[in-house]
Amino acid sequence: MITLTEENYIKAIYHLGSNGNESVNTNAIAEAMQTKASSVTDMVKKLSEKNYADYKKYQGVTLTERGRQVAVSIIRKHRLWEVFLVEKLNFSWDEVHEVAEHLEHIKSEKLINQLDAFLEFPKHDPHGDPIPDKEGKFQHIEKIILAKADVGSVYKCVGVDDSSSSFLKYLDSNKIALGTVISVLHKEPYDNSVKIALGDTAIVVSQNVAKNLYLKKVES
Amino acid sequence: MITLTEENYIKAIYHLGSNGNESVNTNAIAEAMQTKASSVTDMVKKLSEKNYADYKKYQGVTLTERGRQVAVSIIRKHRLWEVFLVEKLNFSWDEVHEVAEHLEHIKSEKLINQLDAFLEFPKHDPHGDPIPDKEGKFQHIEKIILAKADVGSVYKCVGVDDSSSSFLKYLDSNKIALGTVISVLHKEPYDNSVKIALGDTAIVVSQNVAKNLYLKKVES
DNA sequence: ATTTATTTTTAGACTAGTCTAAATTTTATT
DNA sequence: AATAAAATTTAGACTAGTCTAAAAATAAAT
Ligand SMILES: [Mn+2]
Ligand SMILES: [Mn+2]
Ligand SMILES: [Mn+2]
Ligand SMILES: [Mn+2]
Repeated sequence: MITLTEENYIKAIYHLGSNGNESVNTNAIAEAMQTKASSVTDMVKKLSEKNYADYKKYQGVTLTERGRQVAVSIIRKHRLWEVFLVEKLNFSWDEVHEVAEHLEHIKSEKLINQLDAFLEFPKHDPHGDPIPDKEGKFQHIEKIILAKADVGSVYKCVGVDDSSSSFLKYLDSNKIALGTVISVLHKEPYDNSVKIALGDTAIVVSQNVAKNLYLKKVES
Repeated sequence: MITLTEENYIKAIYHLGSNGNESVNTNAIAEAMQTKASSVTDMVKKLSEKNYADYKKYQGVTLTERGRQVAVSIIRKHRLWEVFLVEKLNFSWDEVHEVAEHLEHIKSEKLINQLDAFLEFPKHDPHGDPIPDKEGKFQHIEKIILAKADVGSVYKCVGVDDSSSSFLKYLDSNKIALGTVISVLHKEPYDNSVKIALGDTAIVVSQNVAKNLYLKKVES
């Protein structure tokens, strides 16, 4: 049996190692999980014994294929529940993460596949992140950050890199949501802020914002 | 903070003590929770320290008002999730209990109240058990067991006392569901079996079945 | 190439929850 | 009332997960 704690560690390792490819440091995991490095060492030893991860002392940890499958399954559940909360229970996109953090651990194949069907097989969660299908396949979307968008071009907002509540609320207050059309008017070299047009109003956003907003070019 | 394990013990004590009124034995809890009596003793001590229960050595345990509130809240969540699984995710009534056993521990006021609204404030779960409202108030229904029904009268099936998968599947295979109309044709004194009519077919059910099926008299 | 700083691991302790086996209390039976 | 049986509690041990403090290994700086 896999425990809830093991699942959370595996998910953290997956995310920290850019989707399970790179090796991850003890300290990075400790930071992400809000625990101490010594606790992480104990846990990665256990994950290694259970064949969810490969670990050699002082060398960091990587997920095995088995571990990667667990991670993807949890991410699938997390994102489907987020869609459910927004679409069916009227949660806003800044409220869903915490609850999904718990719902993702409910173990029932039938539950998650029926939920998927009930939601009509969504491809992305409320933050634009892709939802893997039953087989663990992601449908990737081409996207760039606003900071790298071309001045003069028109884009559609398709996701966020930072899904913290404060950032999402900032976007809400500036009428930026998934699907919002954005024209890039000007990039200020001094502070890397970006002037964008939303419908008929223009606003300036900081570099911080520009680095955390994903866009996709709109065909014209 | 209350733990998942504490919640499960509190719920068990509530159910065993006929909805939190009577004192409950250590052994009864151990049996219900599939643990050993010694584990129960440890836990009731802790529940008592945390003011969820009153406990005196060798005297059994009762819930405090605080403990009763916890129990009712978990039962509300359990039953609402059961309705969700049946109504929205096409689970059958014999499949929901196990999953609800886990979902009932998700802690989010907003989640459960929005779920309640989404389901249009159901008053009963798929087994006919009442769902307490936000304030913990139950809407009781008048019901009797088939074993005590009057020969010659017409009833509607409104619930089950045993919601084990095997009993529910038995009812399915005999076309008995919540809402099914049942006429009591004959009670056999020898083995306490009961002959009933369902539409145009008549069947005989054992005493076991007759004791676990709740009915409500149909006005004529 | 040493020394210093940082990262990581170990050692030992703690809590929650569980178990077995023994001791104690209560209840039932003679 | 004494004894036997059943229920309950205690004592001590174990696992999962965590922590602090100290030791060891790696990386950085002189
Ligand atoms: Mn989680
Ligand atoms: Mn998300
Ligand atoms: Mn439960
Ligand atoms: Mn039920």
